[in-house]
Amino acid sequence: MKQESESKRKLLEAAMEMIWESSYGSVSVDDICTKAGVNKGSFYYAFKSKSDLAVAAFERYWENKQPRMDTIFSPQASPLERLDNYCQLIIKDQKQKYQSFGKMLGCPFCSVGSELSTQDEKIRLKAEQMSRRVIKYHESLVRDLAAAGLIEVKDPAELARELYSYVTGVLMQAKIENNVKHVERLQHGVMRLLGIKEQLATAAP
Amino acid sequence: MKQESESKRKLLEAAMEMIWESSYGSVSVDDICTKAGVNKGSFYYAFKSKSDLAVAAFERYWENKQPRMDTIFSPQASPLERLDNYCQLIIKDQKQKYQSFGKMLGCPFCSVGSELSTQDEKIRLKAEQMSRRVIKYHESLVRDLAAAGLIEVKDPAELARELYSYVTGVLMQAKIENNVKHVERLQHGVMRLLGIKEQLATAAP
DNA sequence: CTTGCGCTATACCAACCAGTCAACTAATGT
DNA sequence: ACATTAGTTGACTGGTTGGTATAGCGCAAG
Repeated sequence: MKQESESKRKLLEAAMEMIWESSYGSVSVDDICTKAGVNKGSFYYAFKSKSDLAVAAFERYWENKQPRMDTIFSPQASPLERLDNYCQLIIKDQKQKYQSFGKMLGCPFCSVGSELSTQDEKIRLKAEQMSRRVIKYHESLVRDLAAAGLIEVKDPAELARELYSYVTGVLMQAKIENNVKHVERLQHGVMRLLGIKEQLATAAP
Repeated sequence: MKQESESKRKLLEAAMEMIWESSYGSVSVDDICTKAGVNKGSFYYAFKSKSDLAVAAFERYWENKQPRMDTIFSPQASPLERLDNYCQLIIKDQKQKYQSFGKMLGCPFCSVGSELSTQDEKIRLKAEQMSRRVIKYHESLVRDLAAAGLIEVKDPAELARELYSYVTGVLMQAKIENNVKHVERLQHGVMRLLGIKEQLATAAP
């Protein structure tokens, strides 16, 4: 169980941040190395290619994010609470990025996936995997909402995917219009899509 | 009223196609020139910069697309017909691109907007303008659906935007998962988001 | 001491990048 | 016949790209 080298860690972190803030295409390997304070030789010792690094950075980001997602989607909370906390998490994260970078960054997986899906199959697959992971949370949430009689649904998997499409669509529009307000209204549309009356939601235990 | 030069036209067409198929970052000015059969000098005679060309190509694309949109969203058709035709148009266009390019391309404005919104303000603004244009159609549709008593809505502008977020989100996911099926199911989610019972929809005149 | 190994440092590459330029052609106006 | 203008050409620039080659470092085991 060898532990990961310091440079690898710094490269992953720098790459994630820079690619998220700009785009894959506009960030060079040299940029990443400089930011990480690592030499190019070390870069290509740690990663086969730029696109390999991107994939690894995505995986790393997910590893850090998963615990928070597990907490939010824990069956310990009522489905409405989960839904609310989920929306709040997205809003909080986006606002925080907006403050640090002075602009809306949206969802990193979607931005890069959207940029490179037709260009780089490994990156496309990684972005697809990320979608699937998040959709799993949505799916169990949708089932629990249905079980609680809060929504009507024939195909929970499809509704989960629809929910995901909506959420990522909102994030993308917020990025394109560079406006936090659009994420702030996230919950309204989520409720409408699921078919939950707002009153019920706010009156949740 | 001087007519536009042939090279300019060819450049706009080539640029739109290549950037849509790949991405802004992965298509070079030389690539576009080669494809358009135009020399580099002529490129920079016609356009100030690569990013200027992209903006112009978007505008050109819209000019070609608008008449079809006007037809589909014409008040001559019932709101449900409009909605249905709109979904069908998206599905048809995406399938056609899928056939020609062998992969899902999604929405060009969103892909490029998502790629470059944090990098190039002119492109961001153009992508934003495109969103607004489409949302206008959604807005009048939503109002007419409400007027016909088919949906309940407090803020039509917001619902129109939610609809747009959903549609673009679906297109993005279809691109990332490289799967036409996800666009084919577009209408189902649209109906759910609007709150229209499917039976009513299929039974529309 | 020395061998071996994980990692780093630096120099280097050919290809490519966006953008420039002065010379050129062709058509039009006088 | 000449001047003006609009558009074209392709070589050129200076910098950047992703990726490589290789020598060297520090350190731990033999």
